[in-house]
Amino acid sequence: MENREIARLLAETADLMEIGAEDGFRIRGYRNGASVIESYPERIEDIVRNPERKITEVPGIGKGLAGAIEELCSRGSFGKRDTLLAKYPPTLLDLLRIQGLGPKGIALVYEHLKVATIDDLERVCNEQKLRELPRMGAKLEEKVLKSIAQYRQRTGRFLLSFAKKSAAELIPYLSETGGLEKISAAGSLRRGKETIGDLDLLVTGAGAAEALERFVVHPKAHSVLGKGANKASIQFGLEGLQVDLRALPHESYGAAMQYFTGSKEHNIVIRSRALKLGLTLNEYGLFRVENEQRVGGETEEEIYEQLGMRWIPPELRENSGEIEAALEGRLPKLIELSDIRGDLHMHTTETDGRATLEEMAEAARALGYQYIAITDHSKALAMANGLDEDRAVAFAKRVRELNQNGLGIRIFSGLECDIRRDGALDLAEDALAELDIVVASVHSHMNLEAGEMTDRLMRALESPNIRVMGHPTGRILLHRDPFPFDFERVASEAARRDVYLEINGSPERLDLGGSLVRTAKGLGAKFAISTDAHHPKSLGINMPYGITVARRGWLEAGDVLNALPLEQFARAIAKS
DNA sequence: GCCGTTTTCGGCCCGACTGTTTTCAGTCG
Repeated sequence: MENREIARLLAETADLMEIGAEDGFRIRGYRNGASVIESYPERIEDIVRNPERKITEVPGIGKGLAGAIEELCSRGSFGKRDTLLAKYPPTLLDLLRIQGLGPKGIALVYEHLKVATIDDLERVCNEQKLRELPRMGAKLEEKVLKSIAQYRQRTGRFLLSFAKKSAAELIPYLSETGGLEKISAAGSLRRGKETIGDLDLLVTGAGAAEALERFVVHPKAHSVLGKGANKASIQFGLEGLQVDLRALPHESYGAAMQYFTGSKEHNIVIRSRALKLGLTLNEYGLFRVENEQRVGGETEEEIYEQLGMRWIPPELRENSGEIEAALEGRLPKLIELSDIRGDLHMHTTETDGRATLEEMAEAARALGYQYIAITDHSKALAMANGLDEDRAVAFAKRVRELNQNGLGIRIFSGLECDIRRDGALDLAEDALAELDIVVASVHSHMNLEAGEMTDRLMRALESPNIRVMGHPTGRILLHRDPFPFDFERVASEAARRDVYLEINGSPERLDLGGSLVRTAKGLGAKFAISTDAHHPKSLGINMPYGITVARRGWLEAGDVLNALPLEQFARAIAKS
């Protein structure tokens, strides 16, 4: 059993315990264990199977969890989980995704109204039965119904990171088939969309037919939706991501990549462009209309070239001006991962991070960065043990001293400072002035009216110390919508005040998203691409996602603060 | 549940809002 799966089952058990109103600290033990295992560098099952090792070596795993984990590895479940699942249907866990109902509320509706599914919950709200329960009322019914509607919109979509992991699992597996020439992912994954509906894989070579056979018997092929000579579809994993695999002749690879990468809107315009030139484009190749003679299709480059334009990077293929730009030879030189010189948003054990300042710095140095900023939370985030003025200033002093020691990387003292409800920053400005760089973010009161939220962000921008606005829309993908505010007004003001807008590369956020990045760039804004890492591993994992978003927003290296070399970066963030 | 020990029990991040109360529980972050 993989770490991710062990972690998922422990966290799920914690959720069920919460519905069962068990002891909060015990629940936290399970949650903490799950989170440790999820990001543990070694495979936990390997430790379990090794008689010379004990999993209680793993911090956060004691006798209790060790027993549960051993049972999980040997039979796929454990006693505590079985007991809970006998008491509560697993569909109750879906209800936790609905805002307004917590574990207590779920236990209540389950016991009194036999509500076990989202459909049940919707029904009792519509029948106005929820309000008959203690501490529940009409407003709650309204809130729950709204949240159910949002939940339905999201189902069937997956995080980009999830699709990427699935592809990274399937591609090596399929590659073990002999005789394959090429195998790649197309579709919205290749375009880097923030959420993915299904995964498209393409394969060429003599072994392609065998790859299709192998595909449908993958151990995680939950069900086979179809299988023919050239195409098969499966539902992958318990989450049910639909994956299509298409086998293609060698000479069609480029045409198929172009066709299946999309977007549909991009392809419609590309194909009509082809028709104007007396050509027709389909997934097999580019042909002359008059005599069906093949003029291209082995590579994408030759197809775009035949149509009189430069190859268009997949991230831009949304029919939002990229085709005109390609025809006129003014496609941007998009930023690349190798342009990044530092990372400006990360946490340490000082607040809610999992590693020390030194460990984060070492991981960043190993990535080849010249500099990082450590940005732990401010005191308003009490749950994260946020820093008050004294701790923030003491921390800045410590960073100054550390930099004397020849670490091989420059560390800037920073803070992720909360923006309070009224728009004031969480720490006094004179304390903030001691720090090298302040990222200011909203973490609370996200349900203000748009006008009030706009005022709040505009006021935060007035701070003389804010340098970056962190995850500017507050969204959590597939979970929480962006809070409403006048984005253009805030982005323009940020541009005017030289405050950089963050592209948060954490896969659950990707905030700003691609289209807002492009809007903001049009308004003159500049950007910081950061990871919000709470673990050394996330530094390397999250940055490519941030880069993908930036590319979807048409950014070049010159638009990005942390693409600057150290000296220029230091000047850019210096107080004027 | 875990952890540390002042070792086998006590502590473990907590403040604010909301809708429902009529003094506060549940939710959220």
